[in-house]
Amino acid sequence: MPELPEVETIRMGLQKYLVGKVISDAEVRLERQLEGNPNDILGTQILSVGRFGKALVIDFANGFSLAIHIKMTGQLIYRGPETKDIILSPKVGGELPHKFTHIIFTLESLILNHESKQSHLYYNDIRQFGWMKIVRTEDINLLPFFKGIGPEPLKDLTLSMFDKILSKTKAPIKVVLLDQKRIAGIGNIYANDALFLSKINPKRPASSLTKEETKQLFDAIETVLKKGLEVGGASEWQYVNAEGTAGNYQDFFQVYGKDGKPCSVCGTIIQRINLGGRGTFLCSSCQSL
DNA sequence: TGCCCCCTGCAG
DNA sequence: CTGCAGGGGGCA
Repeated sequence: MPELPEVETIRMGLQKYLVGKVISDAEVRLERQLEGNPNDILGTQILSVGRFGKALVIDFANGFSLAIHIKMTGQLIYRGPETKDIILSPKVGGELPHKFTHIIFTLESLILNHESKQSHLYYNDIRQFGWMKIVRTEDINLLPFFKGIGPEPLKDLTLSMFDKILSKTKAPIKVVLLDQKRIAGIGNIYANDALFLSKINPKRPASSLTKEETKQLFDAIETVLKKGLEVGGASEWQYVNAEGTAGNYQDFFQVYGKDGKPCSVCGTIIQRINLGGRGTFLCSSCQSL
């Protein structure tokens, strides 16, 4: 599942390839996935690619923005003169476009007195949960996702803010970590592994964590997110970066998806339970209540 | 605060 | 062949 490290990896790729280019055409094959008028972002230069939690925002010179959330199975893959040698693995979809390609942007370079160099940005999404919305840049914060989005780790979330957030609720700590309105960017993979690293049971009421545990969890969150970024994200599912290449964080999973396997620390069999409707993995020995 | 729903692949 | 997983918005 794309979380902060995965979406940030995509953002860096898009920033590299898209800034300065102009979208000349938008082919929307699945109307449901794009809200707003594509004409609003055609023929205007791309200024920047930003990220807020797990969402991306592309700003255009004419004052419009394209907000994108790829949810679980979305992919944003750039194909152009700079990337022509990179071949997509069949595991992640193979030749583009294909039946799960729902939106295709055609881009032009703005290099004067050169032949126009065309490139494409493909949006693939097997489960179609993702979305794109075109709005005026000043209205981004009015979109439901951005309205009331919480602070994010590695950016503006401080230990004292984290402590305050946890103290306010008795909800299970893992449910709190996954709530984007409280803290932005953490998803199921990194939440499970951060709780394991800090030896905290996912069911613990958030407000019951001691100062020491809160600090350990805060540090563990930074550790797993940084590691995720370092190795290009986790490609357990459909995730690939903007070039269509998989990440390697799945090789570092501690408990996520490891149910039935021994804990790397103590050998106890990792359990899978359900918390807040989400699969939750833990070592009942290392993370006792 | 909690449940349902969007959709598809895949586990059972 | 059935039923479930899963991010997060919307509604009860």
